[in-house]
Amino acid sequence: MSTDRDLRTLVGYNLQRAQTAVMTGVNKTLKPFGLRRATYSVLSVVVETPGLRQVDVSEVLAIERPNLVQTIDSLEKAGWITRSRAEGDRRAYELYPTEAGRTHYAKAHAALSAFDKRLTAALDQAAVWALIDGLNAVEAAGPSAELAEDRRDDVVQTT
Amino acid sequence: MSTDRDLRTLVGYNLQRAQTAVMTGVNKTLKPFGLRRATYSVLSVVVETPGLRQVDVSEVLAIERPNLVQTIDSLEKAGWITRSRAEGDRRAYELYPTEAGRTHYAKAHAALSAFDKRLTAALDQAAVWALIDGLNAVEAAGPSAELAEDRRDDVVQTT
DNA sequence: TTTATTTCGTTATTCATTATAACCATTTCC
DNA sequence: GGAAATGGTTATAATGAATAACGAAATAAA
Repeated sequence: MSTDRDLRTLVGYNLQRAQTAVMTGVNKTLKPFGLRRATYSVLSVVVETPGLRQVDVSEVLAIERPNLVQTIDSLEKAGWITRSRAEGDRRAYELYPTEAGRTHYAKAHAALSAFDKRLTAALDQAAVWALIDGLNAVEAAGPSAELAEDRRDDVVQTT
Repeated sequence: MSTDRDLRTLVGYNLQRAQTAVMTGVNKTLKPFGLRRATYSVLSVVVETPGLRQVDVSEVLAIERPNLVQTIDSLEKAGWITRSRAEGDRRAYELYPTEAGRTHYAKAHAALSAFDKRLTAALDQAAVWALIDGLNAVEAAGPSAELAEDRRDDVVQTT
């Protein structure tokens, strides 16, 4: 009987498996709206904070700036957001949602929230909070856990 | 002040963010061992269950069979596992760890477990269990949550 | 026993995501 | 005033994952 019992002891492995299972559903949910995970996220933060800049989006969503270009291009082309040159800084654009963008986002958000709720249907509210808190803690710990690893690299390599 | 507050209400978004943050560390941890996430996982299940077949690995790890080929190739080439033709079925191989493979796996496992522990250093044991249980519940719910979505597609499209 | 279907592993290919280098125009810092 | 940093972009590469199709072999059905 083959198992992945050893792997299941790792938070990272469970995370990877859950992420893979969920992203399929996320993309299926967003597809009828002409959206994908990244475009939905960008639309969401622009609707939430009209006027923010690409560098702000990059920071908030942890997406590299070059990778935002086409994502924002497609939202602009669809008529859901606009790029306006920033006052006081001709390098930057301010991103605003259009009315159509707000409406579209509201619909997509409803569908995605419903899907998200079905993901956690088997959990009570306390368990959902524990899951989210745990995810946030792990996300926050990621970089510093790596840092320790960099020091371990030296040990491994000299061993 | 730009935020992703709306997105943070979604388990899926928190999952994605945590996964991205963690996988960087996982790959950095495994790199000195000449391993990546997929090769480590395959080595792990082969060490745990000597003799299993590629189709078994595919099922256990939820990796498509064509994508396993090069992963197993590299483990074999490194001398950590072997492919042996299965008795009674000349189509199939049985995968076995070598002694070097077992040793290498033990070392990589120790490093990855240490990294994983640092990920959850800020959580008590109950919170870690809640996180893992939540991840497993969400992973399990993924496919059926999609199914409901397929039915919703019809609704969305006729609306 | 023969034929049809399914299975196991593979090759080929495509697509999406993510990272990095380098560039230009502009702003900020010294 | 010159150097450094910034905001956005183009180009490119690597990785992970999905699918179609194939051949050999096993299993199922007639």
